[in-house]
Amino acid sequence: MFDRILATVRRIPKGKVATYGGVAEAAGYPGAARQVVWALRTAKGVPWHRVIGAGGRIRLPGEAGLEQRLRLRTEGVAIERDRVDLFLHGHRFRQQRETEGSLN
DNA sequence: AAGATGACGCCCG
DNA sequence: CCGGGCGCCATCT
Repeated sequence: MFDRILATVRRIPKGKVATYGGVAEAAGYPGAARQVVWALRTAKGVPWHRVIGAGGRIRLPGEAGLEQRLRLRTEGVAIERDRVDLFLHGHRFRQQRETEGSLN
């Protein structure tokens, strides 16, 4: 599970973002958003900054949160008040249900 | 085996 | 928009 989640995170292209729940589902573990968090906290070498909360919210608190915004902005992701426009930057994982998609 | 721990998500007031 | 409460679930004490 751990590897599948990380592999999924690594698939998010630069300039795009995905939600914790979205990654979990795309990895094959719907509802396992918390495991995505666990994986990101644990693993290294993954584009963790491209994973955000539902609705495009930045959930990472403190310094790390600021770094995340910085990194995203650097990749061309617009951020408005701790928010990312998912319809604009949400990554669409392939082979995923329409109702979900990336914006989901 | 039981309880605690999250970068969560969703609903309600 | 902001809290608060509850469900979730692998992993770790």
